Amino acid sequence: MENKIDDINRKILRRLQENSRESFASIGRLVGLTPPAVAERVKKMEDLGILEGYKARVNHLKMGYQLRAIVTIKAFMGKLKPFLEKVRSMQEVINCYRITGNENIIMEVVLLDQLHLEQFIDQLIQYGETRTHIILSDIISDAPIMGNKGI
Amino acid sequence: MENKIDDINRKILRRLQENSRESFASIGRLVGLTPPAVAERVKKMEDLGILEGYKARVNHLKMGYQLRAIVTIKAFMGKLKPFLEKVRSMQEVINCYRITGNENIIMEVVLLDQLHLEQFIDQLIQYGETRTHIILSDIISDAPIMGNKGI
DNA sequence: GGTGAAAATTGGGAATT
DNA sequence: AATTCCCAATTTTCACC
Repeated sequence: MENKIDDINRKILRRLQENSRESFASIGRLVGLTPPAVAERVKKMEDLGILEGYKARVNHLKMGYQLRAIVTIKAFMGKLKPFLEKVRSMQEVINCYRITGNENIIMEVVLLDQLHLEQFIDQLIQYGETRTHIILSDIISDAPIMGNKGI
Repeated sequence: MENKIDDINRKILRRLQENSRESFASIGRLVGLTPPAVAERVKKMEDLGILEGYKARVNHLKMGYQLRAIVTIKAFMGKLKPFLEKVRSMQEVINCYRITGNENIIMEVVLLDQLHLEQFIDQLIQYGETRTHIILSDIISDAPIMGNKGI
């Protein structure tokens, strides 16, 4: 019941991770399948939860966000739960994880400018001790997750 | 020459960030435009670099990766450049940023198991001092970047 | 795998600025 | 004149059986 991921599905997943708007027909040509056959495989991988969604990447600078930052929080006693509720309403937060270690939370945020960053951090001090790292550049962005072999 | 992002484009960007496979026809119905008009706006936003790409999200667990981690590196003198070259070939690394602060690099990695994590970290010790946080859960994943108003 | 429905694309033309 | 949109026709893709 384990591996529905054969070489063909790996190629399909690779293509969709690189360009999720590629048509099933185009993918089919590459893997030697008809469009309906590709569609069926994709549907099955969606149902199995292997494929979780399809997202457009938007440039933060072009949207007016001049800064990105990584912010960690070491939550005060009893303040983690309230933070987890609050953070869902914060539009600046693009990604947020619970993590192990000295800090409890790490998140990636987009900010209009330095003043916005300051205001954002001020919102957080009630929940815990924060640490901020400005993102200088991207080295790797959303690299595709491959199966055990990098086909 | 600045803002090509009116309310209609904001809605288009929102929809594509939520589901990048949504058809132009479907989006058009929502914003009151014909499919070619939507296609034209999307094409223009691609050309302007506002839309950077379309990616499928894949579940790491279903792909056999039992662990995710955040790893930071405080690079040794002269070891940052070699690391930046090396990291591009590391399939475990999904995201990697240059950052300000005590650490130079932060990255998100997927790992098959604990042994794999150990081997991965061992590869890094030659480049700098590492710190590892296991990801326990997702609070927010790839939230859409909105324009200045959250339309 | 094959067939009808839906969507994408292309070209041309009209309206707004 | 430039931009943006619509319309219509062709091609491609999708979805059901």
